[in-house]
Amino acid sequence: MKKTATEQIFCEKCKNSNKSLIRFCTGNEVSSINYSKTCISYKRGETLFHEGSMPLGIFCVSAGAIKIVKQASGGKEMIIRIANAGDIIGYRSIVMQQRYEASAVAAEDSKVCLIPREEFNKLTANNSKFYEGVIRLLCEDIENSQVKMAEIAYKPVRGRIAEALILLSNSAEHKGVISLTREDLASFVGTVKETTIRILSEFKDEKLIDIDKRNVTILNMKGLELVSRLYD
Amino acid sequence: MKKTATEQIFCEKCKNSNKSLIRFCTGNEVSSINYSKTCISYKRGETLFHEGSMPLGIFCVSAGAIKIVKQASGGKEMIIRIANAGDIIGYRSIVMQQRYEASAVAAEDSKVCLIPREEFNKLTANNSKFYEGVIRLLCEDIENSQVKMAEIAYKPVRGRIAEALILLSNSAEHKGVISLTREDLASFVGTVKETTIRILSEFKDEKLIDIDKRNVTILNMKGLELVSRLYD
DNA sequence: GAAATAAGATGATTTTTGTCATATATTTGC
DNA sequence: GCAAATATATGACAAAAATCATCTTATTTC
Repeated sequence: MKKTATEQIFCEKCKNSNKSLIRFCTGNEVSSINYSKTCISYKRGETLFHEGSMPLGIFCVSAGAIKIVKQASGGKEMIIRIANAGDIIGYRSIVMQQRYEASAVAAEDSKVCLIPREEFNKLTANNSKFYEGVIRLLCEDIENSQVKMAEIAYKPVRGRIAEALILLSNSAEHKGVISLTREDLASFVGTVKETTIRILSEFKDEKLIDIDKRNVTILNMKGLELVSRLYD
Repeated sequence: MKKTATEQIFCEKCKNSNKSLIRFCTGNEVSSINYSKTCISYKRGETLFHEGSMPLGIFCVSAGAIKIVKQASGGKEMIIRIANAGDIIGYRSIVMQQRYEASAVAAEDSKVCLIPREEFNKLTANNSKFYEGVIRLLCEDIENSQVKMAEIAYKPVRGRIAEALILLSNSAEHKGVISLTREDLASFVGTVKETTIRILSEFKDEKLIDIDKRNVTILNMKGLELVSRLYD
């Protein structure tokens, strides 16, 4: 899928720069990134890259939500993580000089900047703070996926969905409004869409959340946290 | 639990050195490691370190098997990975300068070398090949735990146990003989011991494995691989 | 080597979750 | 704005896996 570039977003004007790796870059480095990067818009469902392909660079999410997806058993797919504004994607493959181990797909309409591999490598090679930041992200990924692994193994779906809603509402574009597909939410917590729909209905009946079309809003955060921790 | 040192094992004489990070070290560096490290024996069930404590250094497994364990919901525990001879443990916490996020417990009687934090930091700071090796390990950990996460979510227990047996037999001390507790095997694949025992009995009936006391030997590797992939 | 403890095995049962079918609502593309 | 495609919702049912109970067999420990 060939995508065309949209209007350029300048890193120094991007409101996510202070929380992304860009915060470690000097003015010159930011200029160089601006010069070399490409800004792309993706509609929901469009693919940034496929599992198994060679990485062209790293993607920095400017707006929207990108799901990182792995093919799993029985034709199902697992959403490893969801990247929001300020998050970067694909650094593991660049660091390891390997093919992507997962695919990236827009879970909402999104804007993303693609920083070429060489530019990224220059940064990690010359800017040790930046490099440390990358390594820190790798370590966080380990921790996150190990926690998630343990929870999928031993925490009931109900608790996992409660937890996912809390997590997603924090990083949501419009604070507190989760607009993931039920199927995506299911893949994110490691279950199927029917189960997810049922549990969301329960939560609605229990006045923990409100559902308006696709959008889920948390009404009772404390209550959801309780559900999430019920099984700990 | 205070442990006393056992006889020193010299890295250059350790048959695992060629596959561990030690292979990146110069002669001088190896000497320095030998000088600063402590070799410790652990009986099955003894703890190397606890989740939440500050790391003293990294552990290099010389013999045996160490399980990396995370506390999970419902009082259960999840075995994140099992480290065998040549594997190192605890590098993530050192790199991140953070408390351990998991505990390490001997799954068999084991011999382990503890390399002090400062020694390890010296190596990562001065030896870029070594540092790259550490980062490579971090990346492998990410990939492994993401694959495992997806499998726990969507692959049936039967397939996961088949897969675990294959994996464990490859890295086993005595090639092909798996001597994990049923409960540990359960924690490793994210299920409970009864289910594990039942499935192992099935595998025995199907002549895929042989069971002698605690020890499991694979009789039909192709058959097990088939079971493991049945659900893909 | 006997007693105590831990691990393994197995049946009966319940719970959780997934599957299949089908109806309704919502979004998208023309 | 309407038809087609997607997504949501829900019931009935099946399957997978967990729980609980009990018993046997190993393994430690004194």
